[in-house]
Amino acid sequence: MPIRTRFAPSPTGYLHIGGVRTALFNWLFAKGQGGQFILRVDDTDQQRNVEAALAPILEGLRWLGLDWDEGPEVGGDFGPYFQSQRGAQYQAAVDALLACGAAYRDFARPEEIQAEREQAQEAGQQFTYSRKWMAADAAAAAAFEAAGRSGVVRLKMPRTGELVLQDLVRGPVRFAWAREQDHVIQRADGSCLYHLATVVDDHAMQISHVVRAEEHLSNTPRQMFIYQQLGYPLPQFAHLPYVAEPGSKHKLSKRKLAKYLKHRDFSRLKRHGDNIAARLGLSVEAEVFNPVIVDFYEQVGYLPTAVLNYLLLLGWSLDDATEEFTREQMRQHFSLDRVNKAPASFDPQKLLAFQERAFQQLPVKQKTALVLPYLQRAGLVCDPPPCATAPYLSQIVTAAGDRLKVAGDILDYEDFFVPDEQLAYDEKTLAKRFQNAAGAREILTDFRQELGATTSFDADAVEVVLKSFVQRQGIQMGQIVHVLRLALTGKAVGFGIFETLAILGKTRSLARMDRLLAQECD
RNA sequence: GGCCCCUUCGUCUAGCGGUCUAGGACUCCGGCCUUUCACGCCGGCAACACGGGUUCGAGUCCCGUAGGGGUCACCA
Repeated sequence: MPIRTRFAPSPTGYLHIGGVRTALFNWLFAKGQGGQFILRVDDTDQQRNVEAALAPILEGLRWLGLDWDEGPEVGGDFGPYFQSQRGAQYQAAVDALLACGAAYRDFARPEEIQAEREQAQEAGQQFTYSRKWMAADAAAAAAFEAAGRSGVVRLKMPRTGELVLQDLVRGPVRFAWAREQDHVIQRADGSCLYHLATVVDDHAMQISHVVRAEEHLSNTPRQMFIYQQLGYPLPQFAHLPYVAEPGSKHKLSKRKLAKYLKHRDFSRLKRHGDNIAARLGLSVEAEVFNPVIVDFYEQVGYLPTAVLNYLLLLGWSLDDATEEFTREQMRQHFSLDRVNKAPASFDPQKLLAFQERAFQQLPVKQKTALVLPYLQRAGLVCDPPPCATAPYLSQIVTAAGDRLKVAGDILDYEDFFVPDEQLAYDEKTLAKRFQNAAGAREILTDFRQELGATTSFDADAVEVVLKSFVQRQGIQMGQIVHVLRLALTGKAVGFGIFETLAILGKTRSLARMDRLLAQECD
């Protein structure tokens, strides 16, 4: 039998990082064995706007390269892939369940059920529905309806015995049937609920392995009951531990961003992103720009493989040493039996470490291509870029070296793209290295003269000039380097000073030095 | 609270009875390199939740305890 897995998000408007991990494991498991990965939209409860709420999810998966063999936009032989369009199949399943006595029509009002529940709780007992409003046959149903009641369909769960679920991650898990409730599978208006829909669809789509988050573990018995009663063969189940918050074991949640920001590493991650977003004019609000949402990483300029590589190791490992995986290696080595049982905390620092390593390994040409859109979106480079941009940018990327950790980091070097007369100075640096630095003005003035007479202006040449200048003046390197960097970039930190001069070229370097020298000193 | 799951350095993890004075990675702390920053290099701190068994021998098996988490919907 072919391996078929699925990822079945409900259209919530964003792709949660934990959801990505679930999708990744499903994708790897199927692809590693030549199987298929199916994307299905669980929108039984969603009303309007499914398309808008689904778009970010599809985009996120595409960005990560988690392509689906069947599902929205690609079709397939087992569609439709939206639960909202599969009502007829659910109805047929409800009818079958009703016919075989595995389900019944129930006419209790919600408050009546609630009352029973509270009563049980007060008595310190487990709640088990009395089935008082269960319609035993059509006549009984008609009588309830005549009394103005409307009916739902409930599962008629067994009340004795035990069930053993053979979970691929957890091993055997035992449940007592008596603990299970008569869950509603169809509402009075005919719409069906998740537990029924997911079983019907997983069967119809021939899903062989249901790989999903641990929060579904306790749902599994009632789903297995439906499988059994409908005569469907059982798929294999694998319940993954969820992705936990940084520094705790709670489930990572988009809503708790404020809390996470108290965590040092997490707030660093967010600030790093915010700096980039701010320069792009993007909103940094939690609803749309949130490290719990995968879109955050795309916006900031992470590499999909780095994100995937990090997520792969969150709850799974190959051995005691291997950390770096190409996409192909992931597919080759992934296995469900090496998935951990305990939840794993999301660690922003480690994610960044994977990103750094991956980005470092990229050739300059590729980095340049990744970085360019950021400059364009920030309005620093035209679109399409002028011919001179490519070699210029390539010089900058080379000089930046490992300082570029994500593509958006290029915006730290925007000073190379602003007109000389608009260069902004960092205030503290201006005061420290120029206004309050004894002799700085004179040294810079002298060096400006020297540089003005230089013909060759590559990094090696200016290095020779500067070093001989320092020697002849009898000064320290530090006395010229800092004020010079301030003049050229407006900042205290940046590339090597020789590269900086070479990149800017003679004309612009001199112009920038003149501009600083024209500043008032007080 | 009931049910279910989980428990090795701060974090991710290796470990499937002796090779564990517990290994790797990230972070952190020192140091080196150096014109700043970043990178890089060298070194360091740091863990088997606890208590009972089983066994010649337990991080590894069993049972308890504690702690953590998930779930208890006409959400998915």
